[in-house]
Amino acid sequence: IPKNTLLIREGQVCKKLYYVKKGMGRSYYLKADGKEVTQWFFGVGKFMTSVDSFFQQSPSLYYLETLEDSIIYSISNTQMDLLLSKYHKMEQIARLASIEMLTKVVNKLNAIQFQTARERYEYMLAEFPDISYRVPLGHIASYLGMTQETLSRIRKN
Amino acid sequence: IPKNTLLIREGQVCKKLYYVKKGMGRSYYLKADGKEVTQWFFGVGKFMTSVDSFFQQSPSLYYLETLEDSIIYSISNTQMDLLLSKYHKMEQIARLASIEMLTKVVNKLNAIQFQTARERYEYMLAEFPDISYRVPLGHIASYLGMTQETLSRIRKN
DNA sequence: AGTTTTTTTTGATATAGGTCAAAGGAACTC
DNA sequence: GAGTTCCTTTGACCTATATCAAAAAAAACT
Repeated sequence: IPKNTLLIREGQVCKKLYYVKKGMGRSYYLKADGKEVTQWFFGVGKFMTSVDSFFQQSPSLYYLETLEDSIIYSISNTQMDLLLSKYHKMEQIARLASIEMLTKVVNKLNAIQFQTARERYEYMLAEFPDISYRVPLGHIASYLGMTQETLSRIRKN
Repeated sequence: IPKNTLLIREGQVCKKLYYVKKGMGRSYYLKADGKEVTQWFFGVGKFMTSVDSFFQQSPSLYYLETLEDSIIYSISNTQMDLLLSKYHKMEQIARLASIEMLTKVVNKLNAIQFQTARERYEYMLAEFPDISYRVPLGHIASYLGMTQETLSRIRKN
């Protein structure tokens, strides 16, 4: 899938769980004023989907796109339900993957909630060292809850 | 379990998953300057644990405490592993519960990341209507990533 | 290689919310 | 029911980061 391809738009029901074999993706949403807010980055070896939409089959709040030319595997929610109900072991893997994701989101929440802009950037470098220099600065800034001007000033030092 | 009882301290490995039958709990951590930051509230019918610690059996970053006299059920991680490996259906329930929690944390993250203090308080009222008036204001303020003075001023209006 | 588009940097100014300090209230304790 | 202790409110002032605007740099096309 080429760079900058939308996999899901806001409002669509996300039918697939994606796996990033190569490349990179991100999820984002639009604020009321139209600005994009990056919600998450998905690097090599990660599962990527619109969590709210895929698991509840409800309209997605997020967009999902590739940020680089990528190789993406996918499975539909019905295929996955079949797989998980057929194999207990797969159900377990899915549970563990969910918990791993949960742990990461909790970590990010803590970083965002009570740290300065500079500390949040350091968290980013630690959590996504590979991503930090591959995507536009504005995407990272919104992911970290700051403006790109602020991030640019932080990077200068 | 009486009010204000610590179930887990920072540094301990959390051996149990708790279920709140009655009452309420919260998880929190201490910032470098010693201030408490509420990480999550657990109301009636919710599972409560130190996510990072319980699922990875690593030292907990968080404290877990009751905020009211409560009835709490618990299961040890070894018992739970047995249960989940014995019954596929239980494994599935655990997966779905994890995803539900993941969805909620993602929602909170979005609320915290790009909303004003007032909007965050409104999110709190929507997500935890029952809790908002039962716990000290300082706990809610830190949960929402603001000071208690700010929350007090917001509430006045 | 030159033109357009996108991204990043820089500067000036504004503001939401933090910090500090102190005064009121509520809620336990003996 | 007076004395602690804890919790909430209020006021004055300050700072980190946002906003706005424009220049500079880099990347993407033709």
